[in-house]
Amino acid sequence: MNASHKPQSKSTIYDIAREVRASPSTVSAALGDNWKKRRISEDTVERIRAVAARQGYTPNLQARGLRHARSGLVALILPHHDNKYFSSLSESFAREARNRGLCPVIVATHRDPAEESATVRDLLSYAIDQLFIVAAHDPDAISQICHDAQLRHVFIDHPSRHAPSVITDNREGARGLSNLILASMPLPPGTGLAGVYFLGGDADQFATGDRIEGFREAMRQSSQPWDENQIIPSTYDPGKTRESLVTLHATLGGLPSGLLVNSITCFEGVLDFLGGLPEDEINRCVFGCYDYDPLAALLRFPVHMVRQRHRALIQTAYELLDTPEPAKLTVIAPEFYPARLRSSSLGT
Amino acid sequence: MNASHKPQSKSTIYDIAREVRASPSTVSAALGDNWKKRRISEDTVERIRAVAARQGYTPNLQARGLRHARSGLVALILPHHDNKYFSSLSESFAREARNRGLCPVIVATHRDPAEESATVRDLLSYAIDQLFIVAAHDPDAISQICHDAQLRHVFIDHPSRHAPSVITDNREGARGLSNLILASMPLPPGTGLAGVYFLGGDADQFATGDRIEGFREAMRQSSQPWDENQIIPSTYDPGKTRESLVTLHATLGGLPSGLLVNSITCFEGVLDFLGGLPEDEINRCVFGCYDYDPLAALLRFPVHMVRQRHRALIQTAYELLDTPEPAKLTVIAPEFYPARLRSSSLGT
DNA sequence: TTGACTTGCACAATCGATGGTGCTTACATA
DNA sequence: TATGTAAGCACCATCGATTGTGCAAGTCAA
Repeated sequence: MNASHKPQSKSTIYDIAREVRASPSTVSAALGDNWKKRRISEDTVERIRAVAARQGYTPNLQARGLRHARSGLVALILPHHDNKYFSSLSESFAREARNRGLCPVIVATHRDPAEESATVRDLLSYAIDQLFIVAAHDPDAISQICHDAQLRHVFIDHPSRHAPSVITDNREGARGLSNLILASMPLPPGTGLAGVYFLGGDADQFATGDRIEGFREAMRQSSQPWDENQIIPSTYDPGKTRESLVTLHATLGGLPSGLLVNSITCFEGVLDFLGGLPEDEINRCVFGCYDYDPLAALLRFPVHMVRQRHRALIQTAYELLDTPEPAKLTVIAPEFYPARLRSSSLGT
Repeated sequence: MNASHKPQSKSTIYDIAREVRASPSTVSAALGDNWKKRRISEDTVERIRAVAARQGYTPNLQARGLRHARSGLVALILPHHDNKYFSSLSESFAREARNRGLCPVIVATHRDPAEESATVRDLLSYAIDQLFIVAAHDPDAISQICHDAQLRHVFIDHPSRHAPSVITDNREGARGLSNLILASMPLPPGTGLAGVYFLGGDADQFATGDRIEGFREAMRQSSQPWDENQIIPSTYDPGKTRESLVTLHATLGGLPSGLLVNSITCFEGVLDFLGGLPEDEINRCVFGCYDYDPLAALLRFPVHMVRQRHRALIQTAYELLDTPEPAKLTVIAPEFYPARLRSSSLGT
């Protein structure tokens, strides 16, 4: 790159046109790939391209977007960035966007419904081409906005009846996770301190609802005594989750025999509390975490995990947008990561 | 929102103008906040705003951006999304952007220099207003591009001589972390299996260079014997890091007495290998990780950590852009998270 | 009644890229 | 020479919002 030219703000097709003594439309055509149809001579095309390269020309995508009513932007709306599951979704989303020559815009809305719909409107204003919404609060409202603006969109985690959606099979995920917990509880049924508990998440939220359902099924099928009070959806906040666990611990006089923690975020709160407990007490409880984190696989105590296939979710979402099938719901099975049990790594 | 109107693509000031029987320029002024200067009557303003609200009008930001040569977009370029440190930066970056009424665009370039500069050009084409670059490969080249386009930008983690930059005090961070490791090594100096090792990261990269320097200082000041071969920057890839550790383990016939793992990403690779080792062997090695992850605080073995203050880094970066001081370098001290030692949580 | 202002708005140009519609040449054919 | 036809390009409107400027109607004082 010859970087020693004048610091003119940014070169346009008009600058190039002036230098080559051609019209802006000719320049535009020459830089695109339809110059044959416009019968621009190959010679002219090459002169124009040379000058464009020398000037370091890049098209003004706002102008192009204005003309085409498109922008080349695809957006992903999700609750948070700093969460392993969501950031994995981001990573996959961005990779695929760039494969398709699109520019990914990822916005976190902090589980705030107002921020969520404001963001949708904002993104609409930028004329984004496609919208992916993860764990929407009110999918139908968003669908309405998008339909009015004729914006192609797809939901992940929380489906909409009015648009294509992809979700993990949360019910099966939670059921399988619950069964993993039940299967590795050291004490015979009924002997445990206080059964298995479901902790964390937002009961109003779609995914959590399904997971609770899966938990219920597993509990019903097990020989464990249980009741609805063992379900404690304390929100997704680590602090709140910690408090719930503190309360539970005080009430029971110890940890329950099993604990299914809904989301890695809540799990952080749980860990924080566990840090203050004696090792042997922790070891009497079997843990499960909905969502996967590689670090969790080597904690001081075994943790069963479920991993949502972020890659598959994103791929499927893109494909649903490619083929204009309306309002189709795709369900993707999660993967299970049973804990390496303590005994197996004590080796010999 | 009255959602039952015709699905016209998107309302513009022209649509509003037609309905209110006013000119587009009047509508534009009325919707902005300079209608007083343009002497639009308050009555007219209110009529226009009412209609705008009813039509669900949102401004076309591409058109506005085209006119203003600005877009309202601020961009953050970083290596990856799915890394606790980077995603925390994202989170802080996005929050502050929205506080300022800007739309955050976050792009991962996977530590690929070509993708990095291509992305910068891409973003330039979208007329972004400000650019934040994390862990740039070639900051000076990026600065050049940005200067030519008169784009305000700031570097994080890897400074540029030609633009404002914010970094963590990596040398001190690594020195302190090394000292934490040295201080908690159970065996007297020289008795350990093979001293303390530095593993992971990219030696060509600025942050890693500084961290290695800090490691060297700590080692020199300690009574531990050591040499340069104890520094093994294997890249940031978990797989590669694992391989390096496998080799080291084979060469030494066991783990070293101390291991400073450079980045949480590499730490994943280390964990994967450790998972197959007997517990007592792991316990003979003291671990440190550059970067913090809440989960790492409760692993089966103690891990000292250093946390970069992502919030402060981002805040400072924004402030550096606010006040046009050129090429100022700000250094921010990291926080130390010494491991809760094993004994302390065995409690009584 | 007339000039001097003010009020309240409309007109038109502009940002950069694009694509439809011409308008010149050159060359060929009758 | 007149006519046809292609090649090679220029001109102009357009996307939607913004802003400098102009212009009519109303108000006021002399």
